[in-house]
Amino acid sequence: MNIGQAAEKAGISAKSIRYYESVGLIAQATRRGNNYRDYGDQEIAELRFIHRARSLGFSVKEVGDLLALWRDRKRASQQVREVAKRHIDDIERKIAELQSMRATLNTLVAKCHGDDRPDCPILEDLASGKPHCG
Amino acid sequence: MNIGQAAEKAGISAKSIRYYESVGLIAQATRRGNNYRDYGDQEIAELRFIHRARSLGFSVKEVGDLLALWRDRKRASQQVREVAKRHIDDIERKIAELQSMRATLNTLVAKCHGDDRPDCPILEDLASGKPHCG
DNA sequence: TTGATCCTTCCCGTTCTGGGAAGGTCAAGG
DNA sequence: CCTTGACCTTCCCAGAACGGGAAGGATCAA
Repeated sequence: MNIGQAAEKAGISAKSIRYYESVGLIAQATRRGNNYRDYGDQEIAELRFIHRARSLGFSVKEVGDLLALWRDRKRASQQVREVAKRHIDDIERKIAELQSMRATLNTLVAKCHGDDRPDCPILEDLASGKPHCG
Repeated sequence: MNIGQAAEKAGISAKSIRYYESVGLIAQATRRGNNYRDYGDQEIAELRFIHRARSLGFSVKEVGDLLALWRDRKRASQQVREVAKRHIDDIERKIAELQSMRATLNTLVAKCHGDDRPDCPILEDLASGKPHCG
């Protein structure tokens, strides 16, 4: 199967597949006589795995770890769980940061009358140079 | 005032100040005889503004827009408010996406017993190739 | 044959810095 | 006066994860 078909089946772009190959996330694809990459069911399954893991926010590096665990029939599920839990922690930190920004911004937007006059509490706040989080 | 002092006062690195200058976010700093950049109160105020805006998640481009409005004594506060509201929308989209990821991951982690046995619902889910959001 | 649609490699651009090299400056101390 | 250390300058590389697009080869349908 050509890379284009594989990409469509896996839900990622051909560019990304080549990228994943180049950084060693997946093995070098076998080539056919015309030098085209060739993908079979196993490769498609890996690409789908990657697609799903990426869509859950795992970095390419983390996906590599998960793939290694997936390939290892003797892994301990604890290891997988740890990777996932660390990722959840990352996500929660990001959420908290974004929520904090949102709260501040909502407050500022609420204070700004938003008409054609120039005075603006939002700009005043920014100009005050308050540190946001430290 | 040297760039190092300015950086400390504004809460950003000297590297970043040079970068902001290079991309036109701030004007080229005046130079002293030794070719060192020189910063005064006005420049410090701008740098602080930038620091604060960046810490609220505005992109460098958006900070440029906000700086332009700040410098324009005849701006309409409505414009500032629009920039801020668009940014809040961005943030909310990101929060929603992260929350969705977190929910899925929490479900999976809860299903995984996390011991030394190899069977793992997390890997099974990833391998199933479910699309996450479309 | 021709055109359209694949595929290949290659390099550049994105965003926002951080790291570090090579070299100029300056202030203090021996 | 000389050295040492802490500044400053420019410049280039790195990262994360691709997308765009060029130049050229392969395949396929009419």
